[in-house]
Amino acid sequence: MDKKISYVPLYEQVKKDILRRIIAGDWSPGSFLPNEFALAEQYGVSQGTLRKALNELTAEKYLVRYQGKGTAVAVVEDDTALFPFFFLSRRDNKHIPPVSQINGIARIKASSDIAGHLQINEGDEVIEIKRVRILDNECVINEIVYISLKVTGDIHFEDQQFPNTLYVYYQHKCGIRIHRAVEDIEAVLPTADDVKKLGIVKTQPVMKISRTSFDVQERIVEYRISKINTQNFVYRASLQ
Amino acid sequence: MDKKISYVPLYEQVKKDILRRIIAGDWSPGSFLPNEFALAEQYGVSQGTLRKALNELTAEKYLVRYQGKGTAVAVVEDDTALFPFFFLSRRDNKHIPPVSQINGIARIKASSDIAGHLQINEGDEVIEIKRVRILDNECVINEIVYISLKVTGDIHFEDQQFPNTLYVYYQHKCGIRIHRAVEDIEAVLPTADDVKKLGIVKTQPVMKISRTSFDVQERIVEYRISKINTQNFVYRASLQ
DNA sequence: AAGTGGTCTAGACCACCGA
DNA sequence: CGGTGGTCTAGACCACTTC
Repeated sequence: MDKKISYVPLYEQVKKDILRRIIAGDWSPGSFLPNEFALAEQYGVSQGTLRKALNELTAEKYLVRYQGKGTAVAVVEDDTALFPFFFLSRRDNKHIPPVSQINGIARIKASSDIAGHLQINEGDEVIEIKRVRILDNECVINEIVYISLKVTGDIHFEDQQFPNTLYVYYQHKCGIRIHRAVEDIEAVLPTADDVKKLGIVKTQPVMKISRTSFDVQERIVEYRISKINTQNFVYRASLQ
Repeated sequence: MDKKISYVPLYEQVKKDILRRIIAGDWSPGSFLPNEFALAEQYGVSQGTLRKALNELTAEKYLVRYQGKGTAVAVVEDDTALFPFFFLSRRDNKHIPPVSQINGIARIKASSDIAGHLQINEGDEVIEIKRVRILDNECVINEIVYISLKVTGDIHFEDQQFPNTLYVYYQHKCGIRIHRAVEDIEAVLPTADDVKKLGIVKTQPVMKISRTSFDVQERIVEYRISKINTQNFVYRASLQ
């Protein structure tokens, strides 16, 4: 029954199976895998072949390896850790982590627009979070986040312990790790709400970023729209 | 004379030397390196060690490997090839390559602002190119590019044979390969020139992207400012 | 068929971590 | 100190390209 028509290297097969076990939760985020020799024996391959599989999973951010300690399933630290080449920067280049201020959390039924972005059915329940993000004592981002309860399972936020970084929350409370995202960036005029929250005049352009976030299973976890006042900050991308 | 205090793996040393030779032009873009065994013998290491060096340089876009053929120095195909996760996209997701229309090429002395961005002295000569880029029969980008003659050497563009993609031109005519870039993105009101070139009303916000491009030697080759009409297109970034 | 890069092995030794 | 990942080797064989 050899399938010689399309050859798949051993390390690819091993990699795929280890990824399957990570996604299935056989090893939870932060926990350590068996060592290289033990895993190699499990799969019946040499240490070198297993090593190649682990190194590729490490490059893809699924694993973290520590010399002398072992190999662990990667843990998300904050929203920006995933996207190290992309962040808000002050014109003077100082980088300040944002602070959130919640303006409202509600459980609503998805409009057709939101349902389309989250790829769920119209009327399905979602969490809607409205917040502003403050950098250097200035309201810079007016944001609205829609979370797909279909993916996260039931969520009940307590106001006093609301997480500053949602991605960390998903991981710890829902076992969901955001793995990739797509952003659409454009320049628009602010809405009345943007004008109020960001403290700008209504003719001041703002940057609108629509971000769709996917977990390791390629499910859409959240959709967020951020309006950014770029008078004192720029969105900086390092490309290579 | 062993320097045991800071251990440097063999493959790192080999990699660094091969990179030095690529940058020095020992092998020009598109030409093939000696095969793995020949190079391994040159450096006095095993094929596996040399292989690791070549694979890392391939991951960093310096080399391209073809099974059965050999290993070649990477060639830039177009401006966007470097940045596969970042491009203008129509709202209907169709992706159309842009066409350029030149509005002026001049050799000028750098203002203090331009000199600062190119990290040259005020008054140094630069090429200034004004152009608009057309997607799907619509003027979408109004752009001005400053090229550092100090880095590229002398350049004389012939209007009828102006290159559509500047990055390819740098490589073929100046032997300079753009390796990374930094973009600062913000939302602004259009200038009078933007209004005219993009055919928009003066209250329509535009995206302003300021991009600084570096070659493999970390020299700043060009600085460009692009104003984008995002009414029908969005700037899309895929993050992972 | 010859030559290239791609995979895989078995084994040795090194650098790092923590008890 | 033992255990982990990191490096390095020598050699075998496979898959792809070109002639």
